[in-house]
Amino acid sequence: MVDCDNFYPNCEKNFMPAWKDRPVGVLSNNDGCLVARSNELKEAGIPMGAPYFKYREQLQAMNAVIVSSNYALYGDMSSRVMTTLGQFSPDIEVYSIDEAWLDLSGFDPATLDAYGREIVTTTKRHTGIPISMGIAPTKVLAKIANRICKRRKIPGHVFNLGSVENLDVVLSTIDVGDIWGIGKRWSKKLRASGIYNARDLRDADPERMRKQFNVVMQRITLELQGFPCLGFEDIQTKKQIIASRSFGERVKSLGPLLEAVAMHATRAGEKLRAQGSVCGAIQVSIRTGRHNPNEAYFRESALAKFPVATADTRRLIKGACQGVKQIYRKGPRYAKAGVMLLDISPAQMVQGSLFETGDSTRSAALMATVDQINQFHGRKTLFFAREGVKQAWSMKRSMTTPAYTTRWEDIPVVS
DNA sequence: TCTGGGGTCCTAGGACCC
DNA sequence: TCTGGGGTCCTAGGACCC
Repeated sequence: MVDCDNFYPNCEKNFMPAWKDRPVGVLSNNDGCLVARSNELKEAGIPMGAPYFKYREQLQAMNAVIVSSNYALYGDMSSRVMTTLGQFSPDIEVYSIDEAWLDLSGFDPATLDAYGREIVTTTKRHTGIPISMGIAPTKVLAKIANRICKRRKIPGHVFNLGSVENLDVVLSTIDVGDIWGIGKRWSKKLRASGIYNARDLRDADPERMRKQFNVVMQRITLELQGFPCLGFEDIQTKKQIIASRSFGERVKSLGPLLEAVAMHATRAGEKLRAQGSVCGAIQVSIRTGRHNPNEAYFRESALAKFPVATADTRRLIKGACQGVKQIYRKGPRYAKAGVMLLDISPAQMVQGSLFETGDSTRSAALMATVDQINQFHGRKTLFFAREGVKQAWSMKRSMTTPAYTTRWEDIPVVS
């Protein structure tokens, strides 16, 4: 299990040497929460997901650099890291923007630690991004190894659970809630039945865990015992595609909601076609803010089904707008809108209908053309009028950094 | 006043089929 | 008076992950 250290802050520090020794925090979309923190911020006790406005003064006092999120940069740096990692293993599963599984089975166990350290130094040299590695016979154990690697700040950034002498002691330092796959609810229930750490769970009876919880818990237990239950996965096609955003400011009227869901439907459609799929339905949702106790929470969603599965943005927009008109109520101050594409299947295998026509070849050609133009000349070179032109409701991002690696004008100059 | 945006898997229960 | 046995599909909700 390979995991980038403080990935977003390190992407930013990479291109801004002056920030090297300063605390760096990255905000969520709309500059709402802190979603990534450098070590200094973690050590200062700033929690993950902290609302920015509540911590602004403390952060200022620390002389912290706070930036809006720059996903163009993080996505590009991520693919550089993944490409480097891929050169070291016959099989790699990219698990998230900053994590990957490498298959090291068949390698000589005696050489694994050194090999791991080579992977770490090469990745750092090629990308500037520091990584940590946990090695073990199963995914759940490798996650634990990775955690220990970071917690103990192991020199070389590699921790191999296979070369540990006293595994029982190591496992008993891992709180049950820190095991991959066990969240708040389950850890509470586990503790109530006397299971407090990874060692306790490893020694539990898998059958009993299945009865008491479910098959997922049984698999975690077996993985802790060293029996692999989770294989390498190859997820290129999503089963659902979501596009949603909070508004820069609250929205009350129907017009902006229609523009917003049209834009989200357009983005979702791009993602859908990029993976060669069509969808059978689109769900739209709108909601108010969740945190104001003096304001009633309102949320509603609507589902539009397509008689024949589609990947045509015009149909997606139509479905989304119909849905919004159905559920819109006057009064609430809306904070967020979004769409979800469902019932996704391959574009080559569309079930026709006796009474309705599906996407024509002209439709497919049109969408492909729009996608190509936007890819080549930049996003929104062509857009749908329904998305609106001014988009006064769009999200706030007041502290953006340059797209250092993906926009010609932003490429840093070295002098 | 201001609090993100994506995803997955599993289970239970209802409705239906022969 | 007595009333079988074997399935599928769909949806909502819960739990988890980054």
